[in-house]
Amino acid sequence: MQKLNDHALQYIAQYFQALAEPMRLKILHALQEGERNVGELTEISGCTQANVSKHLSSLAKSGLVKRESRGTCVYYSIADTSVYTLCELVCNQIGNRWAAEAELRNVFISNAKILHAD
Amino acid sequence: MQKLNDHALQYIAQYFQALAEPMRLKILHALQEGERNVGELTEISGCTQANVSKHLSSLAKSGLVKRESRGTCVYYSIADTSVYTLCELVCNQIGNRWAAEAELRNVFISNAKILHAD
DNA sequence: GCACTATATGAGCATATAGCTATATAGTCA
DNA sequence: TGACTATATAGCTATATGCTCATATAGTGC
Repeated sequence: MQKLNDHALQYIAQYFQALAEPMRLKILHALQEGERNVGELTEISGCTQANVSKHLSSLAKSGLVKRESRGTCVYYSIADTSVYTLCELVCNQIGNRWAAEAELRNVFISNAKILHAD
Repeated sequence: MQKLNDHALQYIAQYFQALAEPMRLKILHALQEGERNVGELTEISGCTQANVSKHLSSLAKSGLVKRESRGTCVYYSIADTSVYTLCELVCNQIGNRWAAEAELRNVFISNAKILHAD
């Protein structure tokens, strides 16, 4: 592993920033099933068309999605499938953390019972 | 793959948000070689101690680092090694994108030469 | 050209947060 | 206890950005 300099770190941070919005994740999630146009994504996401369009621009700028206009519609599709690997890793990590917390919770609960039994 | 609901997406986004700052990435990068105390991280990162402390708090809150006070020092270490896998994936992705752009650049440059030769 | 639909963009507002300085808290040692 | 060091936090400013509304742009069919 090479030492990462400040410039490189900026690019990496920018990439993560693109994934740091629930609405953008929702869009990417929807695109996992295949390409969608802006109207479809607007309906799926449940927010305004303007907003979806902006998020799509930023995702495209980050190289995560591809843009293809066909007729009067614009279809977006995933350009970088590693996004899903990233999400999977994060989901696992969050799941593990919650499992650990659940165990801890059980310790408290069983202790509460013991105290109550006294 | 299950359908991710809005609540789940929020958690995932929050996780990525923790990685979306160059300074936090720098800290995590430094911790890859082993635990460090706040003073050491302050020196390595080159920013103020207050700032490092805040970033460490947020990383701990996100479950990415562990905190252990020993005497008057507080040592931080990585709690979630999958962070490095994430960064590796992102680095590859950025590298690929740049490689593609470099190819495209070559197309322009070689065309410019041809035009100049005419 | 004109009406219509689909998408993108600009202005403005509200919020989040990174950074700084100053200060508070906590531990150690005399 | 008091001085000293290490870390955390509070208050503040500046900036970034997500959201909405209104509008601009672009393509299609009459």
